[in-house]
This record gives sequence, structure tokens and C-alpha cells, in this order.
Amino acid sequence: MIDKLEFLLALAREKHFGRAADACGVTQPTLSAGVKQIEDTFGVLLVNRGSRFQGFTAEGERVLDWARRIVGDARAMREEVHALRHGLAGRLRIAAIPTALAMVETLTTPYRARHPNVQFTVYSRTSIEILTELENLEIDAGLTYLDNEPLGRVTAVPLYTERYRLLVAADAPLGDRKTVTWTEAAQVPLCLLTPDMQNRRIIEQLLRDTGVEPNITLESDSMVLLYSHVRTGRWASVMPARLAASLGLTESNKLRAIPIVEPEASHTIGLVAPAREPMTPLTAALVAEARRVAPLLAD
Amino acid sequence: MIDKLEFLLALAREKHFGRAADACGVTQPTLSAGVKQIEDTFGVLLVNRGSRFQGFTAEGERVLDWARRIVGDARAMREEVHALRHGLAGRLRIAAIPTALAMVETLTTPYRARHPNVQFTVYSRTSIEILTELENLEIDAGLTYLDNEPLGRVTAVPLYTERYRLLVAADAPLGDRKTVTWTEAAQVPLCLLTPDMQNRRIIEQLLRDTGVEPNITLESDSMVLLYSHVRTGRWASVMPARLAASLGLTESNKLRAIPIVEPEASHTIGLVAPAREPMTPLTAALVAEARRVAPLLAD
DNA sequence: TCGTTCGATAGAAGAATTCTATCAAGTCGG
DNA sequence: CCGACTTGATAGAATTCTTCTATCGAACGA
Repeated sequence: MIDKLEFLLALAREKHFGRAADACGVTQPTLSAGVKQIEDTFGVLLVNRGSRFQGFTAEGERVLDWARRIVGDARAMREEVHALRHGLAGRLRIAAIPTALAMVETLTTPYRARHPNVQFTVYSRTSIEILTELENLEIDAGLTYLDNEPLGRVTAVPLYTERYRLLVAADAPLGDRKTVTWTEAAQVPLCLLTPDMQNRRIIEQLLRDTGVEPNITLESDSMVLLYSHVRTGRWASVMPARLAASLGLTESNKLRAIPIVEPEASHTIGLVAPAREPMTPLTAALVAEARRVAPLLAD
Repeated sequence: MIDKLEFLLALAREKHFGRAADACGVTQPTLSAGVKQIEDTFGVLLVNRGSRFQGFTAEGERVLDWARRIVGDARAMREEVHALRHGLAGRLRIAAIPTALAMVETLTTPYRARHPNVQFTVYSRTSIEILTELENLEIDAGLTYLDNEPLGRVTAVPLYTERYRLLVAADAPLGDRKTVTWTEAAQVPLCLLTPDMQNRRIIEQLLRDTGVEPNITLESDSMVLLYSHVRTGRWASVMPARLAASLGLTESNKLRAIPIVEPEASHTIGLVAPAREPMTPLTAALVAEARRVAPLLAD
């Protein structure tokens, strides 16, 4: 029964019978039969089909909700029993928004010191993807904004405050300043993340609030690409203070990270995990680690 | 998988492989194999056996906890999908302490008016049994004391306050009084519930607090037996005011229900349901009904 | 209209579950 | 200490479920 519910979850994720079957490691007829069997036992159609997948029925959405819960609990049960025997072990799947990727280390390093048998998979994701993948049990926890856009049903642990810096070459315009205003920043050609990222939406809003149309010359969903441009000293960017610091971008003295004021905007970044209680032991340990680390990151 | 977890729950309930198998509608070897299979997939022994059932291991207790949750959710899922198609239907299993049995009607009558396809099974149980059976998914809700002994993880809806009356023949000693004290009540021969009932423990404590050794001449776990004795007019009892009223015990003028004072003790009775969120639709509707009815019962 | 994609269906092979029958160990009364 | 009884494990056969491969038919697009 539980494996059939996993079929449903895969189908919701992939929106395609064939791919969902692949994801579950079975053939397409097997997955079709599994879904059909759930429908038969409930006596209700769960999936709208018309020669192709057309979404779930109202009943299907409800079943999906329960399926997420039940499958999640079943996994948590396995994990907990395993932990009782062999200590914490397994793989923790974490997703972080690009600007928080460099901060994942502050959690994983002490976690691994405490639980050496745990392995990590870290994904770079938008804040919206983090929330849906959390819902769909595709990740165990996320690092994202806590205070900007609505979160939904999650456990949140605030970790640190994101403040913004203009990253610019020392010999470029504005490069010699102690602080710059958002109005000034809006007039420099910038390279930023793409608009599907919340960080971009936040920064763009702050720039627009000045009344000046910002000049966003280059955008990318990859931090590495932005770094490589900024490091040439010929591009400017806006990025969180902590990120610039933890990547050592300003150590060469070629680049400067100048506080942007008027207003001195800030947003809270934190760990999010499913609101389900109890959590899986691996996730619970990560939340505990976050609570432990948070005071050390406060400014 | 889920049906195997049901085997575990049955085993926890029956503490006997054969009886558990019966309860699940399978043969004993099938149940044994099912339990063994869970143990194999987890690689852990869950049940201590030595030619007979000897309880669960530590890991077994944890699995049991998850199993209750998962099986409960699976049932709730079925119920909810069914309700979406055919409206609320099914059987609601309610347990009540004996002194609250007569009040069950205040919930079931309006419930049935709203949802005519729901059927009821009502059990008479001690408050402790109510809590464990709630845990084990053997009942959906209970009516019991909320404020006397600890409850555990449940949703509680206060319904009414239980106050105590001396039920006595009008021409017997004390029969002509407006009120009596607990000290006086302790000196009359009483028939009460057996000591495994919380009501008995409450009343006995109140009687003992007077310093006089109470005279409990007859005890039974059956309210009907107590009624039949009290109705002869030759036995006295202590019972909740509301119970005496709703059974019409004093309508014949032969019996009187005299408030017992010094102190004027009271305890809260309410509906308890599993704390799980979301609840099954049938249970959720009962809780809603309780919240609706509670103000009408307040005094 | 033709090729492609998508999901359903048929039928066979394989795996699992469940049953009956029996066994071995422990328990209890005499 | 013996024999009957209880309890749970085991063996083996029958059955049911599951999963696979192969194929079909409908819808869609060029």
C-alpha cells in the first residue's frame, strides 16, 4: 500500500506516468496499475486522464496530502529504527537559496563532527522550489528567507540576518566610498541573480524604491558565474555581506564590499524543515544544530 | 506494509499471537510471518518471544508508536475520501465513563440529525481505558474527566461540570435536608462504583477528607445495578447532579438528590479525541458538535 | 496524413502471501 | 515427574498479487 502511495507522489512530482515510473524504478504499466488499484480500493477516480496526464481530481489532491504524510512517516520510522541500532546514519538532503549556499557549511561541519556517518546532498534552489520540495519529501530541510514571502507549514529556525553590500572594484566609480545609497547603486551596471530568485526580487525592489530604473546588465541563476564576473573587477553586484565575506571576495584588496544604506535593508535567513512532529532523527538533529549555531551567527 | 503494521497493533492489544491473528482475520502463522517480515526489513527484533509473547523490545515500542500513527492516518484517508463522495458515513466508536454515559445523547442526537448516515458504537469504560483505547485506535473519541488525572496527548473539549448529590429516599435519614455535608454523607451506607472508576476515586477522596471512614456497603461497575438499588429507596448513593436529572431518578418524589457541600466539589467532563491533525472527518464532526453543544450545557 | 507521444491493456513469468498441518518448547495440575 | 495443554515457529502447497514485455489506440503536431 505504501509503495502505491509513493507512485502517487512520483506522479504528482513528474506529472507524467512514464517518468514517474522511472523515478520509482518500475515500468509504466506497473505504475499505472498501482494508481488504478488505489482508485479501485477507494472507488474514486484520483487522476484526470485523457490520453495524457491531466492533473489530479479533488479527491486525488486529498489523497495526495495524506500520501505525503503517510510516506513521510514511514520513512521516518525506518530511519528512527535504524538510528536506534547504528546511531545516526543516512543521507540528509538540504536545499539552499544561492545566496545562502556558502552558509550551509556552518551547519554541516558541526553536524558531521557530531554524526560522522551522515552524508549530505545539497541542492541550489529558489525559495519557492525549496518549499514545494519540502512538501513533496524530496528534500529534508532548506535554507531560505523566513520573513519576506509566506512560508506555509514548516518549522523555521532563524539563523542570521542578510545585509546588502555593493561589490565593486576599488578603482571603479563608487569604489572609494565608505557607504553608498541604493539610489547610487541603481545607477551602476549590475550583475544579479535571475528574477525567479527571491534575492533578486528583494534587491530589485530596493533599487526600484529609489525611483531610478536599475541597470541590470547581466543576470544568471549561477552564483559561480556572478562571482567570476565580479572578480574581474569590471562588474559590480549587490550581494549579502556574509556571502562576500565567507567567499573571501574582498581579500585581494582589488574588490570592495561597501554597505548600502538608505535604507539599511535586512532579511532573516533560516533553516526550514517539515512541520511534521516528530521529525526524522536526521532532520531533528539538523534543527538542533541550527538552534545551537544560530547564536554564534547573530550580529 | 500497512496491513503488517496493523498486525503489530493487534499484537500490542491482544498480547497473544493467536488472538491478534483472529482479530485481524488471518491465521496465526500469517500474523507471525507478518511480524517477522517487519523485523527483517528493519533488521531489528521487535517482539520478545520465548515460547510465548513477552512484550515488545525498545525498538518495537518505537515502531508501534509510528504504526499507530500510520495506520490511523491510512484509515483517516479512506474515511475522508469516502466522505467526499458519499457524505459523512461510517461508524463512530465512542467510549464514556459510566457517570457520563447518560450525557452521550447530548452529542449523538444533534450529530445524527446533521449526519444521518453515521452509526454509533458506545462503550462504557474507565477513564484509563478510554485513554489507552484512544491511543490504540480502538475508539474514535471518549467522554471523561478533563481535570483530575493526567490526560496525555489528546484534543479535549470541555462539556460540562460534574457536581455531586446525595441520592437518598425522602423518608430516610438526611432525606429532608436542603444540603448535606460530605461528613454527613460519609456516615450513611452508600452504594458506589468500583474503585477502578475515577468517579469512585474522586468521591472516596472527598469522603475521606472529612476524617470519617466512609461506609461503602455496595459497589459495582454497572450503573444499572446502582440505579436499581437506589430506586428501591433503601440505598443511598453519591452521583453527579446531571446524571440523576437526566435519568429522572427524582421525579417520583420518593428519591431526593441533595447537594453535598463543604466543599462544593466539581470536576470538568469533556470530549477527548486523538491529538492527531487532521482528524478523521467523523471525529472532526464530533468535536465540532461538542464545541457547539458545550455552551448549552454550561451552568 | 504520418509519425510521435502517452497511457491503457493483455498475457505470461515470477514473487509474495496465506493457508493447513505439524512441531517443539514451555506450563500446569495431579 | 508425567501427560495434557498452550503457544508460537516452521514446512510445503495453493493461491493471489505483482511486475514485466509487448502491443494497442487515442491524441497531438507538423
